[in-house]
Amino acid sequence: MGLSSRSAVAIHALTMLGRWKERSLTSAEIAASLESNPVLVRRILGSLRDADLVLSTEGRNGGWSLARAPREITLYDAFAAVEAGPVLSRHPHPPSGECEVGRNIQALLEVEFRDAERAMEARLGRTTIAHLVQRVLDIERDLALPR
Amino acid sequence: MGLSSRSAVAIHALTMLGRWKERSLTSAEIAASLESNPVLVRRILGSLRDADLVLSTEGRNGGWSLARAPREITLYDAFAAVEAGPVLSRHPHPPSGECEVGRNIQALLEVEFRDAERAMEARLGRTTIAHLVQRVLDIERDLALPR
DNA sequence: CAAACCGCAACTAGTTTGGTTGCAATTTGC
DNA sequence: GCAAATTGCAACCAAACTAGTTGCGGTTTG
Repeated sequence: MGLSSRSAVAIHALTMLGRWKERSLTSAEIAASLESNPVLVRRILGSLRDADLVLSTEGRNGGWSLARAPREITLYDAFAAVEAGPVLSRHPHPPSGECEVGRNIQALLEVEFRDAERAMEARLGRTTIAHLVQRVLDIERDLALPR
Repeated sequence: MGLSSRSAVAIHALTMLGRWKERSLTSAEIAASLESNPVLVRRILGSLRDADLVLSTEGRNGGWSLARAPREITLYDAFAAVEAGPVLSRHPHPPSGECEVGRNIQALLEVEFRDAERAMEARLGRTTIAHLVQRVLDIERDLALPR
């Protein structure tokens, strides 16, 4: 698995905050759902707060909530907030300028890789937290039906 | 930078093999262009050979060449040959089944992430080694012009 | 004032990455 | 037939990154 799982954790947390947006959730509650650890969750929520996607309040009864409506937060927003650097990594160091291919390939590859990354990001940008919350509610409702 | 730079190295090597497809290149020649190391290059070319993109011959005058025409090899082919596993990584371990979000998010996220990865791969699949070789030749020709 | 929170730094174990070393096997020119 | 030029492959290595943990200080509130 390529990148870190921070995006998955961030989207999971945002979906919880969207699902229970009438109250605030603690990092411990979110960590319980992730079978993880409150500190880890706070690290990621911290990045989301830096990106103005969530708000935190300190002290007793503190916790986390969405900074905007769930339909105004896309999976790309979450991804961009927690994942640093390009997805496809470039040459470890610049190639040789002596070689006809070496001295041109970096710029050519940059265009291709950036376009490919943008295609992925565009797809992530088409789904919002509201979509995921709705799908969770739909599945849970169907399960609750008698038959 | 997220993934490894193996894709960049693989595409660089394939472009060299396409540029000089009348002869075979040694791992040392390719390593020189990458300012890297023949063993590292052979490791990556080995994966490309496993994917039937290149051929190697042993012994004196041995080396590497393309197994198909440059226009029949896409950047996605190179990417798929050397990069293992998904680009966007999933939950580090399954979330809690106790939580309404936890027990549904994995499947929902899987769909989103797979679609996003496919969008990226589709974009990589639209450029071939022949395209890159042609662009290298075009740039070099322009540079050679008097004015 | 104590309990329930967040914030943050330091630390750990495990994995991955890019790179290196050493050596065996293969082919070929002389 | 032998030496040189190659690939093939395993064993390392240091640095970086990942997920997770511990410890502690600061803030809010019942």
